[in-house]
Amino acid sequence: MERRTLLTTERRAQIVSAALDLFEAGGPDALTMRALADRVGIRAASLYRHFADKHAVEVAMIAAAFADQAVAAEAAIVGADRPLAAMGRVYREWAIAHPHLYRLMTDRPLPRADLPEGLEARAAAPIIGIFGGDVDRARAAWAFAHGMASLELAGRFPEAADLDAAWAAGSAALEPTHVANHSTENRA
Amino acid sequence: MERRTLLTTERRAQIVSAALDLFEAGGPDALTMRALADRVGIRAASLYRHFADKHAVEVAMIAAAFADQAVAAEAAIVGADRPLAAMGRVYREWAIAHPHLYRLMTDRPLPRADLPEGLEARAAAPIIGIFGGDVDRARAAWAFAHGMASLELAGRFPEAADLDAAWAAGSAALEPTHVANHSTENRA
DNA sequence: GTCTATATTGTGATAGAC
DNA sequence: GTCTATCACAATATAGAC
Repeated sequence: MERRTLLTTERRAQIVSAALDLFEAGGPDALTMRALADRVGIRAASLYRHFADKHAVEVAMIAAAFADQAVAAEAAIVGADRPLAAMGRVYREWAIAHPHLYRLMTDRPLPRADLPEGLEARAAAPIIGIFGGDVDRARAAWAFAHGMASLELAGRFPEAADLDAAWAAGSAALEPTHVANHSTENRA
Repeated sequence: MERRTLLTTERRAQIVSAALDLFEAGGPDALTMRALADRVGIRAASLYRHFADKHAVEVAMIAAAFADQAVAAEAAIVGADRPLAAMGRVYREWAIAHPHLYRLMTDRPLPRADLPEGLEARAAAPIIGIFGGDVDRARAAWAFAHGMASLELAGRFPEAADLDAAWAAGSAALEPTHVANHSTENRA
């Protein structure tokens, strides 16, 4: 809490913020140590006084992204009629708003040891809550949402695909406390 | 069909085969034009007589991978009691057996213009068939399978996660002609 | 169709002065 | 904590001889 630490902390936050901007705007290739330093207004070598290496910057970005995503998820479920569908909408919107960050968070193992304690659990809590603690069903629902989001971000669906309809079909089938008989409930 | 064309075709096949080996063994970083040439026994520059650039090699790899995957999928569904669960098992197995190729196929837009006519449709046919032509439900099921497979390949699930159970839960909920009432059918 | 030689470009990271 | 200078490395791709 002495003065030097405070200043260092502010610089770190400034660097992480600049890194997020660069990464969101231009993807992984746009986040180079030189470009990052430029945006902060210092030289690349100086970044290494604040972060051990590039990976440490990415870890800080991931932590910030999780916190942001958790806030969105928590807001989504309160009072929703079909909580899974509501979560799905928010999950998809977040992914589309942060395509590169979303990939960074899902595309490799989480650096759990370097992330704030409890962060992953907080982000997972809303979906697990929807399924009353049944983690297997929660995981299946997460996989569905991740599959939809990541294939959309990758531009992997055919252009003609009706993604709203696919989200609706999957959400209806997976929704808890909801008897999914699709012969009668097709696209209600 | 003259002699020169035949020889060229054989060399191309040999290069693609070597590229698949390198890629599967070591991932994207292992597939460099130098390493590829080494494995074929020629110089890197000579590869450019057979392929316009590295991307063209990747397209050929993707085409081969789709054909292989389609064969596996077609075999999976014949006479299966729960066709979606059967498809899921084969899908997961294929992905685990070809982790880097699987990513290459799902991770970016398909180079549809450069792929053999009808290849994508053939690979998609089994899952669409399971849903009697309902492409929205088929897409939801694909997204679930892709989500499970890609998160597993990425090492993204917690170590304690029971992936068999998550696959079973998702498959049961999404399975067609199957009234998925999970209060009575939890993990049958 | 293969070769040698090389252009071109970019990266993350470190040493050591101030 | 920031700077200048630089290391060490690796990649795709092309020119032109044979």
